[in-house]
Amino acid sequence: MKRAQKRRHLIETAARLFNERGYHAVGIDQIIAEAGVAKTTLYRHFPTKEALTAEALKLQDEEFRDDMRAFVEERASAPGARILATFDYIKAWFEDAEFHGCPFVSATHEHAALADSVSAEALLHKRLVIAYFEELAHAAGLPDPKAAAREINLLHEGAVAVAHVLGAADAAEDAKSIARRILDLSDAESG
Amino acid sequence: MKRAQKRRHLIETAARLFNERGYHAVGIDQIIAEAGVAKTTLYRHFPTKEALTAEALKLQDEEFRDDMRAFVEERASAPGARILATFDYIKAWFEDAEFHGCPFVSATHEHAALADSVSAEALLHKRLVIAYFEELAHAAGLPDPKAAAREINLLHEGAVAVAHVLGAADAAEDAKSIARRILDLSDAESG
DNA sequence: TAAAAAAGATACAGATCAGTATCTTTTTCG
DNA sequence: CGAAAAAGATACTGATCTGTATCTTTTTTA
Repeated sequence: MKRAQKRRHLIETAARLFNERGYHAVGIDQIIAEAGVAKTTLYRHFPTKEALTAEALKLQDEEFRDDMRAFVEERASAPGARILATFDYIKAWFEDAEFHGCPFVSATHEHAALADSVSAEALLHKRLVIAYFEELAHAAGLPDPKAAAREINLLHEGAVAVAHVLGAADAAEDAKSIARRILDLSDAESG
Repeated sequence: MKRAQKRRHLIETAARLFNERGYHAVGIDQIIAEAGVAKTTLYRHFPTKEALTAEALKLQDEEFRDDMRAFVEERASAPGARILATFDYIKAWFEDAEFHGCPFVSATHEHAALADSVSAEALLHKRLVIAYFEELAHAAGLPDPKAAAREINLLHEGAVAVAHVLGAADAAEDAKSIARRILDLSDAESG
């Protein structure tokens, strides 16, 4: 395994453990044991646990947004339908066995310090997701794309929290149903 | 300070610290130092940290629901207006300096084990809150009170997450605006 | 006031925490 | 092949973790 691969493997292992058990509940020793790597190696790649945590969030940010975009573009071509398809994306996420709520909300909870790199990464992720929604809302010709993006995001966040705490994957459908009613998506698909 | 008071003081102190810094990030030593209590005393009241954590959630569940109910009944008398008033309640919560997101969502994140008492307390809280919304929806004569309660809850959860991660207290107003549009609250106040 | 309960103080156990130091082995790549 | 980089193994530091044990002091209450 090359250096870049080892680094990525460490980030992916850390991300998975953090999501499964929480950030403070997972120790460096558990991460290296699970990744099959020496402690020296981890600390040659990342100066601190916080840095590794921030990298784990950064990777998940990129993957989440890329995956959602690909999913949406594959499923729908009409701009309005694409907005609704974002709810199908999170529904599939909820039904995955690896779903443990939003890693970015979780990270913000556990890293309350105002200026740390972890909360900063979470904040950036949310802004980028909202920017994507705004892009979709603009393409759909909605009168106020910024407001629509905020509303779509609020519905996503609500669905994620409900799915996580109550274990109700159909929260995605509730959110989609609300989105259909509040946004004028007359050209959108029904599904 | 009598025994019952000391017990309550410990629960309140623990709850505050957990909300400020997270459950695993706060140690027993910090709790007793902040509460001004000996370790022996804490462990005479609670067998484990998990038991104390569950008690902290239980107290916050009761306080949250009692406070919301009192706030709503004071602010509005018309059933539809009372539904909208719940969003004013969380808005006031968001603007409080002590707001650090939803303690129950946070607890679920940090206590991923399926059968622990902490996640159970969080789940119970959410069900009780939804039951209250259903009560309001029923009183407002909404056609499907169960569905309406789920939707109100989803909007609440979304607003909380947005307010927490983005620091945007106006998320409550966005959620209220959506609620007004999707629920037929023709007799409700405008504010 | 006297017995009983509660609380305080304090030291401790055994595990785990993040992070470092030292040294050997493996891998990469010119 | 041979030099350089990376990774492994391992022991360590000093702090912190939850929880217990022991003993003294305070408070409650009958």
